[in-house]
This record gives sequence, C-alpha cells and structure tokens, in this order.
Amino acid sequence: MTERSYPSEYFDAKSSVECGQMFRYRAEEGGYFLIAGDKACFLRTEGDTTVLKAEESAIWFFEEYFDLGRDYGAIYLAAQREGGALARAAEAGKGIRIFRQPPFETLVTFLLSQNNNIPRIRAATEKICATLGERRAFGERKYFAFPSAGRMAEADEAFYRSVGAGYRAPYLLRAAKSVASGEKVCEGTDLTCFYGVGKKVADCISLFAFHRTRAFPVDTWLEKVYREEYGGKERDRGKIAAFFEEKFGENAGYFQQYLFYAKRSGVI
DNA sequence: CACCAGGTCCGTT
DNA sequence: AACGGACATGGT
Repeated sequence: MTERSYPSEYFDAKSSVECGQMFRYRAEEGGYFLIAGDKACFLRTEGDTTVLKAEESAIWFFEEYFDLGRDYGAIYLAAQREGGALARAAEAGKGIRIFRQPPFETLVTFLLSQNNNIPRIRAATEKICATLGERRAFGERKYFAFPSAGRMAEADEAFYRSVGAGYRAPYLLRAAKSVASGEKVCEGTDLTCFYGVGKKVADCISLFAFHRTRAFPVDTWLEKVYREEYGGKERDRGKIAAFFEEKFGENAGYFQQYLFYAKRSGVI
C-alpha cells in the first residue's frame, strides 16, 4: 500500500466524493473508501493536504481518475469572475474535481439515477456489485468489483427489480446485453441510443466518464438553480441545458457540479 | 394522502 | 414540435 499527498485547496475528499458524481463510496472516520471498476482507494483530507492511499500499482490509475493533472484553480477563478450564485457555489465547492469514471459503470449508475435519489442509487448499485461483482480486498477491507457487462447480462429483470431498480430494471438489462454483445460506450457515440438514456443521463456519462466538460446535465436541482438564480423562464430541460452550455462553454460541466453541490447542500 | 428524487418513454394533440 | 401521464420505490 502506498500513500501520496496533494495540496487540498483544489482537491477535497468530502466535496469531490459527496457531490453526486459517483456512488460507490463509504464514508469512514477520517475519510472515504472509494471503488472504481475493480480498484479501490482511501482518500482523506486533513487541513491543507489530501492523502491518497492505494496499492502501488493503482496509484497511477487514481491520479488519472481524480484528474490530478489539471489546474482547477483556473476553473475556480473563472467561476469567481462570473459572480453571483456561481461564485458562491464555487467557493463552497472549491475542492471539487470531476472524476474520470469507467464508462460502463457510469452508464449503469446513471440509468439508475433517473427520477431517483442518491441514497437509493448507491444502495441498488452496491446490491448489484455484491451479487454479480468479484470479491476483492483492500488491506483489511472487503469490497466487490463492478461487474462486467457480460456478467450483468446473465442476470434477469427480476434480479434488477429485487435490488430496487424498479421500472429501470429493463433499462439495465438491455444496456448490459448491448454492451456484452459488442456495443461500445465511448466518447463520440450517441449514448441516447441506449434504451433509458435520454439527454440528461447522456450528459452525465459524457461528463463523468469522458470528461466532456461542455456538457451541462440539467436535473431537478439545476432546474431550480436556473429559475431561482438565473431568472429563467424555460421549462424544457434541453433548452435550459443549451442556455448554460452556451453561457459557460468549456467550463460548463465544472460549473454545473459547483452549482449542483451548492444547491443540494443549501449554500445557494 | 401528496409530493419529491441527478428522467425517459410513449401516446396524444 | 410540444405536452402529459405512467413508471417503482422509499422518504418527508
């Protein structure tokens, strides 16, 4: 096991992990145990330092995963220049980074996310992994890897209902079967071709798996932000997304995450 | 009981 | 093109 330290100003464990972009984590005393694909790490922020603990062979993976090569100070400053609610949101979420999550895992968890809440998305995801994923160990901790599409395709709809997926069960099964049979989840493909993936989920996958930061996913929270902080009158979420994407350009995805986290935690 | 949660699909205007 | 109801499920 290896530890690496980084300045915490633009890399904060709590806000980055709990801002709603990823679902496979456990809050522990002092930090967070996180799982991505079949790998795990422990992340903690103490004062001005954030410490990443992982197997030596996984350190590089997590440095990529946490997007550590990017200057988030520039993004934060751009948000400050916008002023208003965004500046306040960026102040509260200064340490948020956008992760680079495994594409299939992102597809599955955000299929679960529609018209759902974060605790339930997390619970259903964990049940899927506990049943279909391979057992792994991280020091004394046990966890399950995220299952392959092939493994998920072998389960049936009743299983996905049993984990609490509800009416999304057929979405999960069909996505698993498509990917298992060679359909690619990659940058540039039309993600809305997957049954159950509309514009918003496609934007989440684009942003959270492929780091396409021009994407601005609009959910119920961002719709509130749009109306209450930007005086918007549109109801169509596609039009609301277009408004923010045009306004924020290549920083749209980062700003969306500042706003989402701040709105959900009552800062704005 | 109604309404909400990181929405999408599908049938009807 | 635009609109509205249905869809599982648990929490407030």
